[in-house]
Amino acid sequence: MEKWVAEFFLRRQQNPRVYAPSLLSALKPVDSDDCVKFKITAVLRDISNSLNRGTVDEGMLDLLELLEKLLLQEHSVIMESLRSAYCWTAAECSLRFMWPMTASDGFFGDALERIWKKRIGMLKERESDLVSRELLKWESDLNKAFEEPEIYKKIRETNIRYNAISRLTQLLKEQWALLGCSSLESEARKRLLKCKDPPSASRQRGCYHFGRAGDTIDNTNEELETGREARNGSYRENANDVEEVGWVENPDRVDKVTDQEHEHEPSVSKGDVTVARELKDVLLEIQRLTDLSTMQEKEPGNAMDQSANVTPQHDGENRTEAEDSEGTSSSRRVRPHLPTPEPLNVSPLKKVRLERPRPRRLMKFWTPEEVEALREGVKEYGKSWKDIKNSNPVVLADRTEVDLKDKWRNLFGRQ
DNA sequence: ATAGGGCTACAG
DNA sequence: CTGTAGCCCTAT
Repeated sequence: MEKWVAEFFLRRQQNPRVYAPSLLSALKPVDSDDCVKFKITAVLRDISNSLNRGTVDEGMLDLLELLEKLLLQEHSVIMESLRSAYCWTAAECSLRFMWPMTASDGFFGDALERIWKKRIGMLKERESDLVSRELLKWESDLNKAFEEPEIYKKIRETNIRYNAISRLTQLLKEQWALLGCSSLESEARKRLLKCKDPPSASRQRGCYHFGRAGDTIDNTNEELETGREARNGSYRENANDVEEVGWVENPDRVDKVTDQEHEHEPSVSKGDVTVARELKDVLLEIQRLTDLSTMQEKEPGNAMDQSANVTPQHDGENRTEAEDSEGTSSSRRVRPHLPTPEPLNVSPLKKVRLERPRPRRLMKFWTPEEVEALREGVKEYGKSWKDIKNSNPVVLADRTEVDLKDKWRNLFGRQ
């Protein structure tokens, strides 16, 4: 149970203060297969924390490698997003040591040795899936940079950090989505579904992906209330959906569920209803407490109300609806009331027109090397200019994606 | 993100 | 002057 609660917290986006490694070691004795998903959750939370702090360092590489191992234990495929994130994180870690103008100062050489020779060398040894073509390309580019000041300078000016961060963000998004909702939530849902046949619309809402625990709890709540005037039917089908989504830990409970399924009997046991209700209450309590604590952390007063009260000078007719809706549905979920935007007295279109156009970039003719890189890129990726640039960011450092497109057009006519 | 029209600096 | 490579803007 404590693991469930821990997992529930780890998946909440609003609770970034958890330190996953210590949590993992505290729960070490429990080391069944079920534990893998929990560990993945913890690692994802750590990656997320690190990203929130803006740190993309070698610790991040450790986490990504750990994530790969866990995914392998779980027999999942290693997705492109993980490889790409690893690759750009490794590049960013090397870039951190390129702050001197030249490669000669030792930091960069050390970084190459530590990250690419040792760390990635070990990945190669165990034939890890993290070793991608993209990664090998970076390895050769960085090694070249160590020898040639020109390439060093170009890489130094590339915005690798942005790429790394966006890839890590994408990775997190995918992985959270894969995990689905937490055990606590799916267990609660399963029990509720056993009580009632939910309205058909709930099929789409069967699984709530990453994070928004608030919504999940609210909806769980609604189903308890609305589903009370019962309806019989395809409960089995829905129960199966949930089975796939959640990961189940307690063997006793699993048995109970499957037993009942075999009986094809949507009967409601009284015990289950009370357990479901208790579970709901506990979830709501946790929700309330965490919301309170996060609110207090942010601002002592209620920021929403204040901003709603600050009305623009030319007030006049509008804005009575805010109070109306407040009065009629006091029992519903409280939503923030944002003030209606103040009309601009200057059209934004005009403003753009008046702004000084930024100066044209200096014209620079394409070098044969760049053209060759473009040709290779098109051969490999087709007309995905973005991928082409990413595949050879060093040679194509001075060219935007649009430039690539334009050059290709110049090479083969405008049609 | 990409395609396509249009502009501008430059070579001849 | 004209043609074109490179660059910019905007619609999709």
